[in-house]
Amino acid sequence: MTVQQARARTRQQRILRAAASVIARRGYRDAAVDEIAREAATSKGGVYFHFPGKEAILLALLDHTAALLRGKVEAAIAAEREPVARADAALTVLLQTMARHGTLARVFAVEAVGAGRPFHARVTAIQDEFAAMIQEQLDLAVEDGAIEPLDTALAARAWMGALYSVVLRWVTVPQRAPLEATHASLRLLLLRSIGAELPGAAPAIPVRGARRSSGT
Amino acid sequence: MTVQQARARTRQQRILRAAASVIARRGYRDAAVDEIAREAATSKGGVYFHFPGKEAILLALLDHTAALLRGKVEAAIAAEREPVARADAALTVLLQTMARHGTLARVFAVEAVGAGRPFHARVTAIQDEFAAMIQEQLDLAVEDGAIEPLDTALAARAWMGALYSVVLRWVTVPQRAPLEATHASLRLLLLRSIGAELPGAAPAIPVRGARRSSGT
Amino acid sequence: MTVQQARARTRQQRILRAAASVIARRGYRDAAVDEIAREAATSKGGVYFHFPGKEAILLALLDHTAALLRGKVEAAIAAEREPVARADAALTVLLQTMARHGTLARVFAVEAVGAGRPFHARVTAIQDEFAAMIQEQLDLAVEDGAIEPLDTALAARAWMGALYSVVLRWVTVPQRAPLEATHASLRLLLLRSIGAELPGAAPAIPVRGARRSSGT
Amino acid sequence: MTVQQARARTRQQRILRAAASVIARRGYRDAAVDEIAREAATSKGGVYFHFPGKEAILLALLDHTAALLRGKVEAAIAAEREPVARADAALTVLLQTMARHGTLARVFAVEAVGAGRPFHARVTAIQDEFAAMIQEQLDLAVEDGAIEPLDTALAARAWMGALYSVVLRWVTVPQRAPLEATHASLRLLLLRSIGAELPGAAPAIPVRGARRSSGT
DNA sequence: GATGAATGAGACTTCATTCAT
DNA sequence: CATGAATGAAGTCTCATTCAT
Repeated sequence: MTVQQARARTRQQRILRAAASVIARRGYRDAAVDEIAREAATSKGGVYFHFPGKEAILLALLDHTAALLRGKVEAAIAAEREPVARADAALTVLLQTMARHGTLARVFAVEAVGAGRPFHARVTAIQDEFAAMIQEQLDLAVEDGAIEPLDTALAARAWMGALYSVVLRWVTVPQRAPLEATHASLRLLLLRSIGAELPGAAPAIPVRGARRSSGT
Repeated sequence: MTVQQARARTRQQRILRAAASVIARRGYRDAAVDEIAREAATSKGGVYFHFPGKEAILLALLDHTAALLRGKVEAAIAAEREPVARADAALTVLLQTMARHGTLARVFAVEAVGAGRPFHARVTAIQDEFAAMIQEQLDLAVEDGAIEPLDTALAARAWMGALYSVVLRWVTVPQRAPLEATHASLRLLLLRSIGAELPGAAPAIPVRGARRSSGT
Repeated sequence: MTVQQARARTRQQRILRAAASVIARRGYRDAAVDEIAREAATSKGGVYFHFPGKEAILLALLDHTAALLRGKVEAAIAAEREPVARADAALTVLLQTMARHGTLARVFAVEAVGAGRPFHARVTAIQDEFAAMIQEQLDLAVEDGAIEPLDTALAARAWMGALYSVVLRWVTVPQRAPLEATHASLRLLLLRSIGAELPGAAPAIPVRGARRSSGT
Repeated sequence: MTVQQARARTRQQRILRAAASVIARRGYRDAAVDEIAREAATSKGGVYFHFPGKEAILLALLDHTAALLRGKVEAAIAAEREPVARADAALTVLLQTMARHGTLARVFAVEAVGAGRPFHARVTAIQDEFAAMIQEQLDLAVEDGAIEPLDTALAARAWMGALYSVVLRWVTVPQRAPLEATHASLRLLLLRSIGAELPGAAPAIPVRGARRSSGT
């Protein structure tokens, strides 16, 4: 039984991977179940054995991806001590992971968003989840006095929005500069936006109006 | 002839408005041309007389909307003198217009993005256009010494992303707090992000020589 | 009034010519009334003023063309005295006229035939008409003793069929040998088929089994 | 698997038969896939599972029919020894088979010809194939000295044309005289046209050494 | 008389889903 | 468990025809 379950798990993974690939390429509506099945090296019936329908595939893909990403973000947060550094770390992980998995990022930020209510709602919920993780750190930072009080919910959402737009561009256009440069500039921008300095590396350019350093 | 042309213009507008409504409600793929026609009080054939296909309708809607918005943003920019105030004004207009026309904002930022390559490309191009307008002001601000040098292209894009995510949320969920509060917080956030000070309460008043630091 | 009638006649001719061109190019079903109107330098409404519908246009074209061709054939027959020579002359005129007006030949033998019952019926009727003209001469030739008795109705039909297939090929494929050579061979073939010799020119090859010469 | 394949084969045959029936009745353009499906006792989707499109159905029908007919003609030719008798046998088989399968003959000679370029081209190619088979025999007959030299390509084509026109009429009008009489007359006509003598009554008996000249 | 916007029936095609083998 | 033939709803688009201007 365990062997069978493992096999089933494997099959599901294969279908999910295939779905991500096909959906990124064709969009959700034009992603035929047939094509997903083919790319997963199974048949239409096989897909329907593992998932109740096409909708469930994308939803599962979304949840699966989100869970993986959440784990990474949580680990990154746990690795830091200071709230601002933690928020910063979360940001970095999100950026790098999305950049590394362009296909998934595309599915998340482009295809699922426009695929219909249920998908949009799920994406929104997942974004909220990550925004909440960031907001939590920002709240702590305010509590600690590391940054001035501000609308942390809005800030978290704005960060996510900025991150999305930057990553999407990086993922969408053929290939531009290395992500590193972009990352550095974006960090500077976002940390400044909440009145914090760059933790670590380059606080060379003083952030006007920022008074306290949230050093690592 | 002029009468006929006027009628045709009117009909096109009606179709475009209907399309926006139906697409916002159902999404692009599920927006049946039949339903658009019904909502535009015409027939399927009527729609196809005015537009070569369904795709062209959304594209036209995108362009039409973008043109209107561009006009507003240009006017808002022209009404200010200082680059930072101009960027701020552009932001304000974008925010308020999108909030006011939630349907169009939804079509733009949600439905069109996931409707397929051509639409995504068009949306991207239009966003770039607005980002360029903002970047131009930021570049001038740097030149003037109003703000420190920074990656203005990235900043403009990040601003757009932050704006989008905030407005989209405001538009998507039933209706929450007045937009004013959100707007104020967002301005603060974004201006800070480029190291600028918050211009006086009313953006109509030039920021020139603004002294107020939000420091401790 | 006469001026108006003449004008109307001209318009109709123009439409008929345009219809022939478009139908030959696209086939009857794919020949849009719009395109016929455009090619006739008028509008859709204009076409419908002169013809009750699309069907009537092709029918009129068929009749118009047949009437012209009939005139030519009758003249050619009248120019000869001997029945066999007359049949031969009719054949020659049909062949040359069809070859000269490839577009009309195509409409007649290809597009109209497959355009639906009413058209096929009309084409059949017209073919019968020409076959009857030929048969009449063959009957006379039999009466005169110029050729042996035979199934003249069948012979006339077979001649038409042979003629059609040869001309159609000549019209359909880009461009082959001059029609003259083909014509000579076909005459030989068809006259031999009824046991007659080539009237005139080249009776060089004796037609085995022919008893009487139907010399001019 | 073999069961499934057999079923699929059967279904395809059923669809092809239904298509022939509907197309003969309505013409290619007016033959709705819906109606073909209904007559084949399947669904629209079923038809599209077996054929990529409506066009492919007619093309397949054409090829299928041509292959069957080719087999018959080849067999008939192989059953004779003398070239002229072989050509005659080919003719006989074509005539009788077309007469027996009026529906297919109609589809071939009427509906497909006017259904558009691709169909017309295919029909032409198939006709050429049969004409070539006949021409080959005529060439051999010339070589053997059985008939005088002549334009065998033209003769073969003319034969096909004559045959077509006769059979089509026989098929199109409700039903007239028995085909036998027509067949006999046509044979006489066509054999005479190439200067050959009518082989003995039964085409089964080889013409070898036929001496009877109906000449002077 | 002419124009062309508008209508609406109808065609082809796609594809998620089901189920017998 | 897997396969793939079959279903049928739904969608886009075309075009002959009408009629107000």
